Amino acid sequence: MSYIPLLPGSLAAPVAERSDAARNRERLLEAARELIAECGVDSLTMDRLAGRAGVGKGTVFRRFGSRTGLMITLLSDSEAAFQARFMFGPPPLGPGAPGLERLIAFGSARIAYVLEHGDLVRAAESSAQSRYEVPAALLWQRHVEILLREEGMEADPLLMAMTLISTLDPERLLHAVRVQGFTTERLTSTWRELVTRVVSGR
Amino acid sequence: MSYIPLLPGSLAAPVAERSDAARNRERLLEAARELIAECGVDSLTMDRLAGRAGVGKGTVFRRFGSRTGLMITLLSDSEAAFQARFMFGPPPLGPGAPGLERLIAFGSARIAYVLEHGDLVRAAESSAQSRYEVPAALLWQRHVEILLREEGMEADPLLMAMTLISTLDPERLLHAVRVQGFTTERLTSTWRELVTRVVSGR
DNA sequence: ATATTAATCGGACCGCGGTCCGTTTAGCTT
DNA sequence: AAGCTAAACGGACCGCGGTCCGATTAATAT
Repeated sequence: MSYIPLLPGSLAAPVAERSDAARNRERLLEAARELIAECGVDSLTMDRLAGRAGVGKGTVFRRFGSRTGLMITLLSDSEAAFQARFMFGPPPLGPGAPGLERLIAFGSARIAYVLEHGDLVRAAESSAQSRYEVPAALLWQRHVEILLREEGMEADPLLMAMTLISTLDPERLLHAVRVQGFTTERLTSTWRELVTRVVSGR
Repeated sequence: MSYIPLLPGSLAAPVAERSDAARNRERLLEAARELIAECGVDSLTMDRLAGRAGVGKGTVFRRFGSRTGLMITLLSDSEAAFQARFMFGPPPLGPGAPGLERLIAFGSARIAYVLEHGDLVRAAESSAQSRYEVPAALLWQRHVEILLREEGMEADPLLMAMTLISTLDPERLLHAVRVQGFTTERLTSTWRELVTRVVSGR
């Protein structure tokens, strides 16, 4: 079973990787996880990472393209798991429940995901490019759009889906919880209220 | 006796400014507008600005605190005008119209404002700090919250207001129009649909 | 006028993400 | 085993936002 790739042309383009390249990629990912465990995501710099992994800085950028790309790679496993849950998993998140319940579950799950992975998600979405055009984002958008249609929304479900999803922006959620002190429950409730009214409103 | 100002060198700072400081601030703002007119917001760097204004780099940062602070200052006039419109101006944006209509008008006006000032607004909101804690953002939030209450929303109007406003994020709006090619009308319609359903929903 | 002082100034300096290009090397060919 | 070539390597280099601190200067007291 193969999922929609998280990075443009990475998993989908299985160009043979030279052995030293593969070895360095593993080294870098391991070193990155170590550094994050030790000092947190924010103090992970590309220089430090290169130093810890024993490779040159250029190698880091050739492997991951950018700091954002590295963060996306570090999250790709849990992101794939998240995708699997709402696409194939048990209801109400997965198929089998009514659209509205799935919408509510989707938001709750996303909020939990963002709070669990914290700064990592924020760093992975730190550019407009990575926020809106990464395959994962397009997948969520389609998912929410389909659920909206299923619930009978007629007017511009695509843009409404994008709008609803923008509400789950990691930066905003983390700020709400960590700086403003809102509880996860309140955020989840507001999402539930929002999608319920949007779906059954008018 | 000194206290922490709300904004670097802003309205709340009654401390008399030395004449050379005031002169340099004017020079810098003028130079900034020139550079933006010539090359766009994105290629305005703090070094170039200092060079054009004929001052040292340190002076730029003492005046405006950060690049974000400079952008906020550059926008402050039009931001004040925007605030005046929805607080004291004619309906439906200003007082006199029903809450829902004022909500719709608020979103439309904000979308127009963001698209008009483009990169400048984006640059002014480029940090979580400036996005959520700047006085202007708190004002919009209160405004929307009050309109929601006026329309009878009971459950958590504060958080619902913040959520709705997050939908008007400049980065998202600009990306939708400039990259994805959505029309202003579609964005405005979606906002209208959203707030209408939220207010009259359930 | 002169002295005092505190605000202001300016540019060297820092760490960051990201690029570039001469050097090295893995893996194939002969 | 030796040669070839394209890929991978690594670190010097760049421009950026932001900081720091000794030099300067405007405003005030004498």
